Amino acid sequence: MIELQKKVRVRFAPSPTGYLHIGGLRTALYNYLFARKNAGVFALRVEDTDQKRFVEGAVENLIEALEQMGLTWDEGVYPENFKFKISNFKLNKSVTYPGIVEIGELGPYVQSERLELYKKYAEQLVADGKAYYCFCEPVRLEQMREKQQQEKLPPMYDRYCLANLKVEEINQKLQAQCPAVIRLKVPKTETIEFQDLVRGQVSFNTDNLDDQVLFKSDGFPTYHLANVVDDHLMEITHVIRGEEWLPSTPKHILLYRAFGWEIPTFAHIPLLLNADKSKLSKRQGDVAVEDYLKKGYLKEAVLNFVAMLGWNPGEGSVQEIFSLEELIAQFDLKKVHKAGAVFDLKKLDWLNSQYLKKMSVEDLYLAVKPFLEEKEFYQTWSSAHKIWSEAEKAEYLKKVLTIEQDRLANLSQVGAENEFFFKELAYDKSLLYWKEMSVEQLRESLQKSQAVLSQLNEQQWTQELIEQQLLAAAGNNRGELLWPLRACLTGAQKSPSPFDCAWVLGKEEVLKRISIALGKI
RNA sequence: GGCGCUAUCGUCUAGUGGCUAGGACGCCAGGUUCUCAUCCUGGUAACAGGAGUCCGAUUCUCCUUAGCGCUACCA
Repeated sequence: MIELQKKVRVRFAPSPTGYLHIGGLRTALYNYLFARKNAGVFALRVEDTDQKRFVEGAVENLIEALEQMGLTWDEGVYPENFKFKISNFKLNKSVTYPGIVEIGELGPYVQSERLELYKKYAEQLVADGKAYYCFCEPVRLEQMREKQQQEKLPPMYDRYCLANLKVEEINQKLQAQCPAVIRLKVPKTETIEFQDLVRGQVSFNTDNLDDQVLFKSDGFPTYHLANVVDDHLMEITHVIRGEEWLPSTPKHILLYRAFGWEIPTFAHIPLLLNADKSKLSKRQGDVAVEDYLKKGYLKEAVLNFVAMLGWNPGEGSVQEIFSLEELIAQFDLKKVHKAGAVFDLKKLDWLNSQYLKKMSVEDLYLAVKPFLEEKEFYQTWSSAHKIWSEAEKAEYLKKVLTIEQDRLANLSQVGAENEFFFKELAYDKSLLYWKEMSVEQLRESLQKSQAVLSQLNEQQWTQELIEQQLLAAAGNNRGELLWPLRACLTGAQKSPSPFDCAWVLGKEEVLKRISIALGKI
């Protein structure tokens, strides 16, 4: 008999702690790739069970970042005005988060909206003898742990409430509304084994497992309970998450067993690391996806980069550039690495520049504009050119981009090294001299450029003709002609070629800058 | 401390019981060039250590070491 393959369902379930972490992005991406590759469902769930860590706007932020990165999901939470298409499910407004809607049959997809559910399941566990109430106060727990540490014992709950409380006492305390938590009764000396899709067989002994709190005294579940309950109810088949969850997986398996539920397949993906190999953190650079977008990295490059951190198609592949479609086609969880990967910006820069080079000038212009508009030199230029129409300005900027495209590592660099396109730079006349040339030679050189360039009319003002005419005039002494010209056009030690600069600046401006130079010497 | 995971150039990685251990980024050198960048060519650089299995281990096993993660009424 052929066993029917269950439809693949995965989820990305971040906690709204402020922004989308770059490591979270990779987890989301691997889930997305796995779902798309297997024609499965990718759901987005919000794990907001920690009231203390609530951050205003975090959920909205998270979703927006994911959407900006171009990852789409089929179920769960969405921004109210989401742009991509999803299947036709019922749509509910989130009660907790304004501007957020929930779509799907298995919701709500916000954990704080499922509190009754967790309570029910936790109480069921108590009724079945798989979990128990605990009324211990934090102070006692702390003292207990301290003592255990001093005695070099692993800090674990001593089961005081399980051992000493009678049913009547428990009920009495509950009646009196004493703060209570529900703890999982972890069986002793048992070995929990499971097959991890990236790590192979992993095993833990339950003796090292604490009686995990499942339900907190504030009425919220802990991650462990909420995660297991939701993954089951939402019919998740594959749990793809960060390696930091590996040690708590046996607790989750114990929970599935206690409920009598089918255990999903686990895949714990390697951590993203700082240069010093510690878990990627804010302290050592930007970790928010939005930071990279703000710096002018393209989403395609970030996705490509992050995908290759811990995964590679293997089999001798030398491909470095992958579109999202190619990633989907080639992705395989079995090819995911076990060891953590250092997040190295140098390679991101290179990747980004590769993507930048492939863009059309039109697309580049569109992408660059928001960055440019924040630059002071651009604003000044823009207001100094009020008579220019928007189209004329766009035309000029596209010329600048034509020249800069191959020199860019990210979008925010546009114009940064080439402000002379937007204003005359002050420079010392000594910059104009090519090697050991004399004042006379310099004057001659500039006059020659002046003569050559004034001969060209507006129609002839093309990159090709400018270069051709100038080179013809220069003969074998290119430096003598080109260096002074370039220097006076740019006022800079280094820049694109004088041909390119002249072409962008336009005849009028070029002749103006040449005469300014002549006036200086 | 306990438990767990991991280990190929500086970084991302390919790879195999027998190879000159491959690619990419970076770096260095050369070429193109008026400068810088791009681009092209070349170079530098790695199987953590020790046992065992085997005719033969980077590859399989064990130990050591190192790194990291977890060890909360955080996720």
